[in-house]
Amino acid sequence: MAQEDVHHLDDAGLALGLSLGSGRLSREARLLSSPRLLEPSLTLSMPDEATATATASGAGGGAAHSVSSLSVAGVKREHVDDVEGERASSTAAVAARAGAEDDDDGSTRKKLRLTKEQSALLEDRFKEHSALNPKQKVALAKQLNLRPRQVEVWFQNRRARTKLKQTEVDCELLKRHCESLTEENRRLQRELRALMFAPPLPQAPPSSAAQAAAGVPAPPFYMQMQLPAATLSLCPSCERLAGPAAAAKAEPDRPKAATHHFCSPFTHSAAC
DNA sequence: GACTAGACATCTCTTACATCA
DNA sequence: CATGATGTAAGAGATGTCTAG
Repeated sequence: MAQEDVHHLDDAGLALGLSLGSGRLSREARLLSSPRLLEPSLTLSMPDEATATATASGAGGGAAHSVSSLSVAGVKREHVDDVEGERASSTAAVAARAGAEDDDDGSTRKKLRLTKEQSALLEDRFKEHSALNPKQKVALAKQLNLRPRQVEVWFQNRRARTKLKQTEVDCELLKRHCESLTEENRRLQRELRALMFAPPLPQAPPSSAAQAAAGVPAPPFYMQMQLPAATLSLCPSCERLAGPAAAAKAEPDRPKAATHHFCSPFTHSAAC
């Protein structure tokens, strides 16, 4: 089915959806319980609307108009909506659209602003459920004197905003986690260096077997390795281990912070 | 039962417009 | 008043799911 057709049939489809079988409803049930649909965390701030509380003038005709739009073929959805809007939308919406109708070409689309009351009710419903089934959508649209498509779009955009907000929160949490891991990494490296550069014990350490027999724990893995500890130095910039080879390569007049090191076998990275 | 096309809902990206600093 | 930033309604395409054939 072409996208254009979907648009033409959309509102009508919503109305027709009321008579569809259980398949559609079960789908809605799944959507409502979907973990992807996040709980609302945003508060919409609508600008003051100099207007126009919704009136009942258009109420009652919404569904019928939606169905009637089925017969409008080859017309852009926007135009269909304009026709419907004359009767089915709030006075504010009608006023907004009336502006669009003034310039006949229809190439410019006027921005519709929902009233405070409409936004508030939509927000309330969103807090209850972040998705609506067709029945609820039509009912809410009727209640708000809006087209079902408008309610649908509002929920769509609202979900997108919620998701965006949640993504930002997640991103911030990850950032903090990353910072704490970096700090932990630095701390462990400092500990490691302290152990590696510690002065040798006055006596030769006992054998592992003797240690075990005496109840002394074996030295950590890294202390048993044959490391060229004496050749390592600390990169002043990133606090990583660096060697004389790297230091020799660096220009003598270059600030140390900019001459980065080769890294120890533990770090495996040349990047700071 | 597997497959396919159509219908539909939703998501994502984008655009256009309104509002405000 | 002009302008850029921001918020948001809506358009368009992509995608997933369900159903009927």
